[in-house]
Amino acid sequence: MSIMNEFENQVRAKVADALAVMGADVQFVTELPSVDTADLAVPCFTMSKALRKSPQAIADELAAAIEPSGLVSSVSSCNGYLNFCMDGSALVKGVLEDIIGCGGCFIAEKTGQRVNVEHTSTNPTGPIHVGRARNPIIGDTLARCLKRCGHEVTTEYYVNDVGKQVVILTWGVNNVSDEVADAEAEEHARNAGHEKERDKTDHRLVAKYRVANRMMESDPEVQAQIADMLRRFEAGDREVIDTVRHTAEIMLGGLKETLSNINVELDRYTWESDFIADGSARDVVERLKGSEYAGQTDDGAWFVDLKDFGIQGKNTKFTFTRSDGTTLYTTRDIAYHLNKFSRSDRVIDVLGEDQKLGSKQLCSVLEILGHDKLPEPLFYSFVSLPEGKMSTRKGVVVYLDDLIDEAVAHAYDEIKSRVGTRNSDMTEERMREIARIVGTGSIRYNIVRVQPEKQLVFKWSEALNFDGNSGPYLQYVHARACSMLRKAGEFSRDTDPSKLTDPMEVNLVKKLARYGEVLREAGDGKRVHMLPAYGHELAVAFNQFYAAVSVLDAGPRRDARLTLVECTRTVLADVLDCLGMGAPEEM
RNA sequence: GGGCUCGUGGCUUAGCCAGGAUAUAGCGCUGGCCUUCUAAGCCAGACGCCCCGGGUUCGAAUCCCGGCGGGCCCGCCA
Repeated sequence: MSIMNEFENQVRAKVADALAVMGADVQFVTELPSVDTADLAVPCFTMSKALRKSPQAIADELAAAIEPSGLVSSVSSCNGYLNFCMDGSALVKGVLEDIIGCGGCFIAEKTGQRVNVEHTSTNPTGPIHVGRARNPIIGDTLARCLKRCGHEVTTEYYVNDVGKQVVILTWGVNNVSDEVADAEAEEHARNAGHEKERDKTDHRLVAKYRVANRMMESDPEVQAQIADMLRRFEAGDREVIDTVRHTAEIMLGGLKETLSNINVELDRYTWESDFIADGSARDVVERLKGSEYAGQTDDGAWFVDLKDFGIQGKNTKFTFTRSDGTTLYTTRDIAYHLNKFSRSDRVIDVLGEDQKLGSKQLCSVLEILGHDKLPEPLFYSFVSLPEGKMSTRKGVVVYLDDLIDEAVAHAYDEIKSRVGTRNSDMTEERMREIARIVGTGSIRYNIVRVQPEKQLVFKWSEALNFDGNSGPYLQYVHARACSMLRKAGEFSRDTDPSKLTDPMEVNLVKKLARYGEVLREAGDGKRVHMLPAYGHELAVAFNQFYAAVSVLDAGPRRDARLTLVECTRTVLADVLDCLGMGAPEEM
């Protein structure tokens, strides 16, 4: 919001002038005060030494020397801080007109920067479970924030259709009978406490994958067949490669369905096998062989030594070919990153914390290849269960599909329990529709709310909490505002600040004023968890306003208050959209 | 063993990167508020050696060093 920048500029100019008059050549910073008696503060502690005066004395002197004018309505000093208040009228009018002016579109001026956000990229060997659910949610939210920062954003999923795991899956899909798979699925469902396994592509396929894994362990013949497939795959056998890719595509179809249910759609899918097929992984090998850091083991495997790149211990040797000369996952990943950089200015990888070393090694290799631009990794810790780490194999797992179902069912119960009391008579279809919006929204909010690097233990009671700092709390405020605007009918917008003087109104406007800054921090700063925190603050401010003043029967203030409600709704709708959550008009 | 990371009321969490004013919020707990715009709400209250020990600084939850505890990583796997 430009009005806030203007205010800050005026404060800086006033402080700089006053310091010049005092003959003091010192630097100063402005900060948002932690007290609510000021809108902007200049701490005077750092100037203390140079000016040989106490911080409080400096603040006093500056406060006396500065005359309020323009957007600055008052200057004071307290505890070594120079405090500035912003003219409430200008603030209210400026913020509301900014919001009305942008028409609900908060996209900043185009930067022309192409930003690639790779996220999710889970191996297409089984359904997405909650342990990895942070990835699509963080990635998608980040992409939405970056778009609002004015960048050209592409989201991308790297599909690992190469290697032993997908080959085993493929063998299973082609050799395990439906009957055997059904029995396996049934038992698995029973162990997980469900009546039956859901009829969804990825869940059906993973049953065959589990059976194939077991058969491979116990049956040497199966093991030999899979080893043979893998050999043919490595040798570039078109038929095997195509079959594996086809299987991965089918599995991916199921994963896309899950992602779509939490409102995640990716712009692009890039297949790992393409980097073998187009020779670019091979090019990487040839270029690295020529590097001064390259070497070969006795068996003939190639590596680069990264000990000069801040990588310590026994991890310094980064292998990029097997002894038979074939490429490794990491080799292909290098080719993939070169590919991404050829079509983007900035590359962001949303990765699990287990990728930290790999990501660092990747960056070092890109440096060796003469690349100055490096990918920006965004790491998150895995979600675990109270009983420990999630493991599909051990059945210690909560699938994202199950969480979605539970959340939607819980939301439906909540809605149904209100029919006839809080909300008007909703049709069954409408209740289902809103339950989906609220349930899936609560999942996204709940996951993106905490810092990615913090480890998270999944608890149903928290995942299904719809009160307080939750997604539904924000959506509820949106629905409330919509309901008021609906009841108000036609009204003419009024941004006259003399009609919006209640402390709750001014407080709400101040929250609205911060949205632009929050988007920059969440997007360019890659700190997506700022967004739900801001949304919650905004929603609280609205609820307090709602409880303190009446809107629809506010007489001469009615239109101004309705305008404030409308502006809050507009910003909140955008916050919700940025979080990938729906903004229900009733609930 | 080495590297990386997290540690804030009973539980969850913001603030830490860019050190400063009474440490943010939610759940839970205690009490109050629906004849009025959606009570998924609002108000009030109780609950904190900011893991421990040093250091830097006028000032440390925040920076540095050393512990302790949890997580992750250390494949010619992907």
